[in-house]
Amino acid sequence: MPEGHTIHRLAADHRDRFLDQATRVTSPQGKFSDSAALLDGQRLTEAEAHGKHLFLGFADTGWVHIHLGLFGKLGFGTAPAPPPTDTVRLRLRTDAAYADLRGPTTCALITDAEKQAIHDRLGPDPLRHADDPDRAWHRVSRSRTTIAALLMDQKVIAGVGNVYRAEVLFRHGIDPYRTGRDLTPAEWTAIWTDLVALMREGVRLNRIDTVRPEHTPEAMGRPPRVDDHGGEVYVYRRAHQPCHICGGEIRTADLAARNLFWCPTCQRR
DNA sequence: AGCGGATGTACAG
DNA sequence: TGTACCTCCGCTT
Repeated sequence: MPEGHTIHRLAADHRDRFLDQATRVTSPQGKFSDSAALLDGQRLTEAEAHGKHLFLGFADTGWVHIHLGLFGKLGFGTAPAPPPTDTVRLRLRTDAAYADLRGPTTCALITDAEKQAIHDRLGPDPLRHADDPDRAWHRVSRSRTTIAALLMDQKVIAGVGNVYRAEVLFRHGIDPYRTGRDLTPAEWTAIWTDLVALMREGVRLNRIDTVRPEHTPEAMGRPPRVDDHGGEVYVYRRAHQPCHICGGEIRTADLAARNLFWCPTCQRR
């Protein structure tokens, strides 16, 4: 499920339901039981995201640090909460609502200092208003690594995943195999600015849509098509299908154990 | 029933 | 660079 937009949306969803509430905290599946016992009945005072990391602040006790990884999910519901299934790592619950966490890579109770250390090793996040794209450019512009790999490196830029990576490179006509130091400052600025807009829209709609109005199925008279993730895209998971713009075949390749998608005609070296 | 994948990361060597 | 981990879903038998 999760690229950065999902996690920022989840932070807001937690604030909506649990902020300033005394919250019941349990770990039906057991792996978080000790920490859940410490947190049970405490007040949620903050919910914050940086990239794909979610932090739930319980004023007196610490932060719950959650990373969904590839499979993790957070699901919300209204009270009464049903009996939890045995994969629920963490359940938050008030009289009105509940949230169930399953399959996360990380769910741990951490201190302020440990939280700060996580921020320190993450790059700027297009969804954090104060974050500075120049910090990312500093690394990108001196790197011989491909821009496709750099966009996925959370130390360089936080929150971009496989969908936004493929789509933002397509939208700017940038070949994924160009190196960081081969990009121009203008290209980087365009990528960052676009990610800010795309990811904000992602938070709002809770899905990734990247197709410009003039290229929508309605505008181009082609059959509607959304990806499994729910959004409309140019190249992601469209291997061997025709490019929406040039009609050429979308290519795919393995890059650092992830599937890369691009249009070799629209995205130039 | 059993498989292969999937919007991710960390660690070993 | 490869592998392990976490869960769910859709496809194949």
